[in-house]
Amino acid sequence: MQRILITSALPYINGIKHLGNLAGSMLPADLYARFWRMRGAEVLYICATDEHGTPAELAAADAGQDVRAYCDEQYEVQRKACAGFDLSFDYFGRSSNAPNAHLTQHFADVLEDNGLLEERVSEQVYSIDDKRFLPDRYVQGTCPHCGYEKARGDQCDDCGRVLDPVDLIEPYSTISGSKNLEVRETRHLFLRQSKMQGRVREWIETATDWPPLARSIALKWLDEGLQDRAITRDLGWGIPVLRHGKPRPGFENKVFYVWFDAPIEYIGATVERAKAGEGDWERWWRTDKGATDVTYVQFMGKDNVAFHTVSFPITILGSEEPWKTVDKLKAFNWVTWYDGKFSTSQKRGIFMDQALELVPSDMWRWHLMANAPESADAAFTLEHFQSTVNKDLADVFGNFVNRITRFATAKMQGKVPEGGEAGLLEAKLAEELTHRLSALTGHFEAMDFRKAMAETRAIWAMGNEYLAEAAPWTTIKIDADAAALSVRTALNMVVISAIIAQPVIPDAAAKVLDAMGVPLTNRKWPDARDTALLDALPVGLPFRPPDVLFAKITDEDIEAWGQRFGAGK
RNA sequence: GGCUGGGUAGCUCAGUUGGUUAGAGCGCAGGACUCAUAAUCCUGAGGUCGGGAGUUCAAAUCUCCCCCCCGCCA
Repeated sequence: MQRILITSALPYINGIKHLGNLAGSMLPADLYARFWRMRGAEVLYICATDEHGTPAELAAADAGQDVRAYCDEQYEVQRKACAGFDLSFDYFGRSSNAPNAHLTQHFADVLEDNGLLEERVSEQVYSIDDKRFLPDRYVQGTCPHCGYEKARGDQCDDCGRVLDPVDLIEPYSTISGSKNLEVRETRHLFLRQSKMQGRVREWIETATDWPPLARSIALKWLDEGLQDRAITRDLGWGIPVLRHGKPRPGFENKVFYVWFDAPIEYIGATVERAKAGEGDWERWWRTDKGATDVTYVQFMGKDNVAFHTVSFPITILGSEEPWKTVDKLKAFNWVTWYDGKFSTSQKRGIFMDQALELVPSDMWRWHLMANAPESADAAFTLEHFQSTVNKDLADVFGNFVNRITRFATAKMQGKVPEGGEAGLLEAKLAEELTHRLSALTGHFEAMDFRKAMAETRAIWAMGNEYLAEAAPWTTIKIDADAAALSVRTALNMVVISAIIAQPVIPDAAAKVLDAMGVPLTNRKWPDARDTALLDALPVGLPFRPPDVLFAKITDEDIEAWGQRFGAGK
């Protein structure tokens, strides 16, 4: 049996994610996981919240909460929103849980054993009033180059130049506004990435399944030369820095930096799952414990490619231990919102919890995947959303299910009718179905989501096209067998349409399959070569028309949502 | 400034190794049907493929220059 390990980039804990985040990693990963489960593969889809770092601490302080309590609460909020979107994680973990701490400390130990860690002293800005070191971007001041007064310590937003916080004129803390700052020496652990240069390049050259973009980003990093980076920070919130299980002298008030521990949580979450009694983790992650036949696929936004192709592999490969590394990866661009970006910090756009208040998750899932930001940024507008949902889901798919099930209920006693023999029309339908199913399967395998959705829709449309030609409402008056054949064939098309729709619109698909009396065991991904697909329903099987699957989105809805979410501003 | 990616019908996007009249969905126009959520089905109009130069018998597709947009890096 095929075994597929899937991870999607970890959502950061400070606030619920917007539709762009969803469309760029978690949602496509979910479709991919569902597709492979339907094909009978053993799938493990892992995700988790990324909880460490300064932004989490500050967000907690803003909310007047202890950071742990804040994360507990936000984890629950994100977990619920993901559940609301039917994201079928096999486990949704937390980077602040114990397994990740143990693994992170373990990796640091073995990296040090392998000569890849080094203590170095560096200078950093310390805020006396805040009683803490300030990360570069939390120091602001006047840019020495252009005089812009709100230049951040890492970069000036006005002239774009890269800065060192100590160069700023009249620097102040963005946390408290205090100007009572000084430069202090601090000791940190540095990961000697430069020593891994050759090893990583060698590994990347064997990665033939990556998209060209991912390869070129990774190779560019290597061409420019890997910098050694600090993997610890002067913070209270994070994973304690240990050496062989004991506090490391001089690091009692320091923790591992979030970029080091976050990707390790992919493994950590799998361990959490194992501790919850849901299966072994080593057979997914350790090639010496059975993971050699696992295909590991990662989903992420484009900004995360370098971390997944270079930084994290350095940790993994540098350990010299037999860990599973990524086989395939899929990167996405951004979803834009009325000539700007969706933005968590600026609260621009629609967020996952709000989206679910408006319409069912299936509608968002369909729209976001049918217009996935694959080749370039994709514009999201409410008008476009209304159009794809109403046309594709309500008219093409929903109405097809409705029209034939209602007709069959009225004229054929709500049972799959007997009579008639497949003719030219059915042969033509079967031929096109074979062709389209095979294309659809190929698109899912290739992770071409837009194309997969277009093909899904084309298969839905086939049902309508067939009905228009077969016209059972006409033939029923003169040829009962012909009408029975047409209805039976169309009802089978309903079932096929719903089966292939399961990865993207699981709720609606299940409603249809339930209404049609299709048992769970018969909802697997169809084989394009299966010639019995159009006559699979047993004659005489009773069914009932499902309730209207998709209520249309009205112009008034769009108007109201546009006002609420500031569309066009 | 350097590097990806993108700039194709009114809109959102496909266009494999250069090769017959550049495609799809939406929107628009006309027609058909009346089982259905005024849904569906058929037909049609609509593009000098960002601009310029070049290579070639032939370029949206290759080369060079330029102009925009997103992102990453410095």
